[in-house]
Amino acid sequence: MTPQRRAVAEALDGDHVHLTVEEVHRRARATLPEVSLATVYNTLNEMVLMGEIAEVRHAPGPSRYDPNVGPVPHHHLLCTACGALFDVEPSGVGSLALVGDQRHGFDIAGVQVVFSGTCATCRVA
Amino acid sequence: MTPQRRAVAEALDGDHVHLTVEEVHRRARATLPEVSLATVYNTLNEMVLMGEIAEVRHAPGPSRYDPNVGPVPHHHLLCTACGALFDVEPSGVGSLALVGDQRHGFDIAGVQVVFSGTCATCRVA
DNA sequence: ATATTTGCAAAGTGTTTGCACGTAA
DNA sequence: TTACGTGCAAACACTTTGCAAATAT
Repeated sequence: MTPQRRAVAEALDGDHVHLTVEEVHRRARATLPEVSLATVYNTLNEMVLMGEIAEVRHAPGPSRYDPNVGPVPHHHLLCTACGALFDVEPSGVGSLALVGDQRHGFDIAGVQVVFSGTCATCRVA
Repeated sequence: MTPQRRAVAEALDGDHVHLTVEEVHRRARATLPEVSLATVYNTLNEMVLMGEIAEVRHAPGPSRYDPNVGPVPHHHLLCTACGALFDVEPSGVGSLALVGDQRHGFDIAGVQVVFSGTCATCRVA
């Protein structure tokens, strides 16, 4: 555990956070000014592999990183106008089991639901 | 309507197809050898804006294009090992309405479910 | 004739990597 | 000391764009 990794981990603190690499970099530099962008990329990739965070790629543009990876997976609500991303509690979504030939022979590990639409701010504008 | 656009549209023919730009380009060239990659990108972007096809970005790597955009939206099943993408009929998935504060003030236009796991081929390997 | 589309190449964005240096164990 | 992490810059992958020539209407 190096100071750089600690700074990256701290930058991802909080719930309902979906930061881009650049945003993580900026926050990490607030703690440790000389963290490089490459180290942020490397560290985020390792954290994804370790299952500590999730990489989110619903829209064009850079990946976002979501530290909310508890045993109860949540879903997302994406504004297609401004790219804003909100969390949706799984309780709001019905059962999602996949049965029979719909499984296509897969060993299913997870499911992600993405609602899309226009957020209140963009609807007014 | 130009020959180039016709070649791109033909390349996207078929159900359960999720082609990358390169794949569309290759297929389009089988019909019209001098279609440029830039024209394929331009045409695909226009078709997405017109709602004729959907852009699919579930995994790292290039976008995929899905011509199956009828009134009944379908969902996807992604192999995280090899990237293979299958269609899932919406009948296999329960109700997905989002109510109350879960809506975060959105005007919801659509919902996409992505199941992920390991396909039969990758599980054996 | 006019506006649009094409193709090329260059530029733009997002991400990874090679390598010399530095640091943790 | 020995392997691993860091930072830089260069390379890479994917996509968009400026512009002149060609084409559709």
